[in-house]
Amino acid sequence: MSLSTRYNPADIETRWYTHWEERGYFRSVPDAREPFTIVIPPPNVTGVLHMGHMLNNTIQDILIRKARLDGKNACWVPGTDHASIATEAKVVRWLREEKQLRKADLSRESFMDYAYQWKDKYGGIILQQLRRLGASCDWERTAFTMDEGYYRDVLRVFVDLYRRGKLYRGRRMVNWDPEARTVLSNEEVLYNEENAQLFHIHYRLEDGADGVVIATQRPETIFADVAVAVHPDDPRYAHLHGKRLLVPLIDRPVPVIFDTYVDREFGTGALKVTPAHDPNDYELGIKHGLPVIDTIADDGRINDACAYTPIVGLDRFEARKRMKGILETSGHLVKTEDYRTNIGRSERTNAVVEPRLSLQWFVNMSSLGEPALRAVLDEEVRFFPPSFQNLYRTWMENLRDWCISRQLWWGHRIPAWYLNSEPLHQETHVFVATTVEEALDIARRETGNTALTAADLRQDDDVLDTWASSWLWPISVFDGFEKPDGEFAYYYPTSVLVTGWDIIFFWVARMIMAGYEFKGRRPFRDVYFTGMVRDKQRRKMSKSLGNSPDALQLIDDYGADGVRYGLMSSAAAGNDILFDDKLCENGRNFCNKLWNALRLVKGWEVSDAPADPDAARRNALAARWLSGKFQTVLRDVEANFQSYRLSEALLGLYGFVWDDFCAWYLEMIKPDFGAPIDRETLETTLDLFSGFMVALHPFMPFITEELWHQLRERAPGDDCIAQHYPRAGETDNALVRRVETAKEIIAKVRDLRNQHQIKPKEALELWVRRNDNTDDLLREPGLREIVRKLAVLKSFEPCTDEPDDSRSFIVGADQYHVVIEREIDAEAESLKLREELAYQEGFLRSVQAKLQNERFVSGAPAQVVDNERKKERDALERIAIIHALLEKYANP
RNA sequence: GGGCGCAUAGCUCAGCCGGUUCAGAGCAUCUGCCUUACAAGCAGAGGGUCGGAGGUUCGAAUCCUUCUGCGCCCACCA
Repeated sequence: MSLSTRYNPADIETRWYTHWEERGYFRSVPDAREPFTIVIPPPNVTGVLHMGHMLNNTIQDILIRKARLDGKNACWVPGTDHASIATEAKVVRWLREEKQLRKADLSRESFMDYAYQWKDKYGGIILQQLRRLGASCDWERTAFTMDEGYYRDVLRVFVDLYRRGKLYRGRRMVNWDPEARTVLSNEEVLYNEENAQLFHIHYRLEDGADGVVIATQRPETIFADVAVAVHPDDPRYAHLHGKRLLVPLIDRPVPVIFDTYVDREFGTGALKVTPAHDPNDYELGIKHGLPVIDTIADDGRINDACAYTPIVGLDRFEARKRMKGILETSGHLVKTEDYRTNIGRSERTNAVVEPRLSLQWFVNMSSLGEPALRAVLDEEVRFFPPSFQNLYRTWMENLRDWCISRQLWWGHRIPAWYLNSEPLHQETHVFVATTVEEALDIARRETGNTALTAADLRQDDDVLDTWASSWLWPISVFDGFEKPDGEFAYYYPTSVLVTGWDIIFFWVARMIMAGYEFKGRRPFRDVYFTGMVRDKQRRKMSKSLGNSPDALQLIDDYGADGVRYGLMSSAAAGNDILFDDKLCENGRNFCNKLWNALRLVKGWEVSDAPADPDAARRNALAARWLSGKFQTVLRDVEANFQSYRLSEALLGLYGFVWDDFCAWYLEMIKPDFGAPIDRETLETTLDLFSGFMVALHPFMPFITEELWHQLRERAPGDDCIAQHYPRAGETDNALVRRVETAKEIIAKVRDLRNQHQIKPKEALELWVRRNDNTDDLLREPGLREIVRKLAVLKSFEPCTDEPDDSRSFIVGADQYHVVIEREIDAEAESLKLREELAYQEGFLRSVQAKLQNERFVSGAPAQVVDNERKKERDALERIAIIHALLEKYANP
């Protein structure tokens, strides 16, 4: 035998991937077939393959390959996301570490040059890596969110929203990342409970009298205070009406204001109001007409507006530390207490987010949310699992305006222009258009100054939030804005989106909004949410924790099919998966099992002479049984695909191939050692085997393609990837049941061998005493031969009396006897029988209790009642048999 | 503070519009096998009163109530 006993995936996988690509199987162009479309969740252009990608893309590939085998025009669009802030952070670090350059010292143009250099060098590695996994993307469609056409679409949408009044520029309290020096959306801020200190600080009254003690976390911001707030009904502070307090150290007077917003229970019941540095204070400030003093710069340092010079220029945390000492010395600090509070940090830089008043661009979400919410509630867009509807709904019902500007360079520069003559960062004239020429026209019209030239305008410095481009992904990759009647009309809406539930708000919700807002239609029919991949301690796998295995190493170790199996075998939709190499090991072992099944069937001598009648009957029955089981499995597979229960589908096929095919069928038809197999049986087996390969192909594409070709000589183009998925036919259930009974008999005989330490090769006699009510198994041609072969029997015949020296077992309601010429331990046998009797009697009682219940007999469906009657008959029969056997042991 | 979800074998989970194949799968464990496809394997076996309590029903892992213990999302009281 020339084939190795181990399956070696390495060379096979690259060979077949190249073959598929060369033959153009991944390519899709519109034709008469029904389309099946998936757009990849575009990974960060500078990303590398991690476990989450592997899971996600394996699922997409399974769905795409299944659709392709089902005869659909399967189109999987790959691509990458420019990932504005994440990529810019990487580029900045790279410049600092490799080129000793600081972003601040570079012009926008040269920074972008470097960024593109970086992108050309490291970008798209992940797309290469996806090939190793077997991803059957249409690579000719590879898209990038900053491609020329995509860029154009993003600007077009910006202008469109602006003109329709759904986009505005405004000064708002925003989340500021002082490290990246950009605004963040609410979704980019992650809150976690952390240790903090509450400072109790004494504010004197203007007239020198004892004032109040306020509690604050941020003593460094007291110089931005513009008021102190108390509850109007708080008797402790009633005397403060009309009074002013002095900000410590600088003695600037601030009014006392009264507002029910203040919680009397918290701290001292008195609150310093700092509108520039706290969103709630900002609201209070507006309500009470207070001024704003902004003492923190965009980098998180105390700025010149702070009237207390000793802390100017310090970082806010350094300033806080300093303030503690200063206030202690000055006698203003009453006490500090430790407490736990939620601190918001930037998702990307982990910097503590600074609430900051800033002029930004916002999308008004009120009209976008409505249709997108309804689509999901009405299941026009279906979620798998559906429970994510809840999460989606709570978010969509509480939409707030979306801040889409970012103070970054890497991204889509905002298509808005301002007059050079007007100050920066002020709410001035703005001209929104996709090109500067157009903006100039608008500027001339609106200002009435026809002498304006492009030189009088300057473009907005900011770029757009990454998600303000990726929300157009399903539309833009098919050029749906430029050519709505082209490919877009064929491929859109896409069939299914496969993504992690962690970006349901960032991306999924916004794509649905964009779909309805710009195209009036859903972007996808279904959304399959994957879980997070976690380690055994349930921690999310991440690079920073270092708990994520190297994806490519995993493929090297277990083969792509092995890894795919490992991920899929425990990945129900929406459920997190606890990843363990063991899972991949199972997958690798399964590959090896398939490989060895191939070695077996390819190793037989073939005979053109017909098989002897016993073998012919046996093999024919085996094939009918196996193919019946296969039909059942296929029906389950179809149902599971319909509801995206992919792991169930895979496990069903796995069990079928391993147990039914390898453990039972191949053993049934396996010729005696050295003997040839008849051609008919072999051909049937090769056909069945080939069919399983097609059925398994979506899950394990490489090995199935390899075996498909090893099983038979195939004409060029006759590849597994391009077959028709087997359609489930009828199953002969009665026949399948008989063979299942035969398997039970075989297992019982094997058990007796185990118990009595009888060598596997020692042939035994088996006798059956049938109950009149039961199915006559021996009537089924071939069944007796199957039992004789697998149980290794000399004979298998009916009898009326029990033979000597026999051990007995019961299957159904029939009694079986195996002749074993060894001394019987009557005591032990009796004990076992009495245990069995007790169980059967208990079972009988429960069945009879039901049958004697009038309401059960009249209330339950006839089928259920009949079944209980059958159970009762069988139990009575079994009990009778056990009694007879006990009798025998008692009176030998 | 508001909301959602989960609890089934030692571990990870499936089953959950009630009744046949309802107590399952994989891994782990135990026993025996290097049996000429495969030790990455083969043949067997043990293991759970389906978190607790109550209710609905002829019948509950499955539906309802409640308790307990976890997890997550949203909000953000200085």
